Amino acid sequence: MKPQPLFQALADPSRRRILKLLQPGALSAGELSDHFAFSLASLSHHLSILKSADLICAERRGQHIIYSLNTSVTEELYRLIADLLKVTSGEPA
Amino acid sequence: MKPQPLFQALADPSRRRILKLLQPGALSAGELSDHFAFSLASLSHHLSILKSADLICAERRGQHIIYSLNTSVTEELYRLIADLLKVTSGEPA
DNA sequence: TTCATAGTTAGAAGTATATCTAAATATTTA
DNA sequence: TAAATATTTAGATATACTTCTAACTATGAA
Repeated sequence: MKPQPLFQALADPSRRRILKLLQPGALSAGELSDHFAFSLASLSHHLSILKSADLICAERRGQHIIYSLNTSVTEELYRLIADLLKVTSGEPA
Repeated sequence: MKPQPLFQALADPSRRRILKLLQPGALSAGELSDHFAFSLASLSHHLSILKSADLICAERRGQHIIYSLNTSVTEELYRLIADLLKVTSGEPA
């Protein structure tokens, strides 16, 4: 997992809101779009950023593409944050 | 703790590197500056962003201002991430 | 095959961010 | 007080990001 795309992806409030919306279950781009004022094209752009950061998965189901949280990345994200903010106090790594 | 300034602050690789550099202990702006190619003014700008996000503390000591990690924010950050990425699966909050 | 629906991609415009140099502020020393 | 050191602030520039509209691709139905 690369830190930069991950932190970058989380830096936008709309993208964090997308993650929240996906918590109860997978949704299509169209369903997600109902919750935002911007265009479907902009949403699609946000989704591609979240996908590149491995925060979500995409799966085509007929005409729709449904998006779901990639929860496996959560653990790794915890570790990243811990590594970033822990105090080493001179102990060896 | 406001999520937006926090995630925004973490989105820049130089700022994350500053956090790493402060892990073994507090450093002055000048000492931090030795580790970066950009100017001291730019470093100062990054420090002010980290400070606004409550990720670091500043304390004047004579001519120097020394910066240290604000580790108390770590716990809150964990919770934020957990809240963001957990799967609710229809359970009540 | 043609039409309709769902979503992505391309290119442009406006805003925000990172960086620079130069000037300003604060503290210590002479 | 004046000079030196440490850091911040101001204003400018270049790059990156978010968003838009329009055009394109893919799937399903007529």
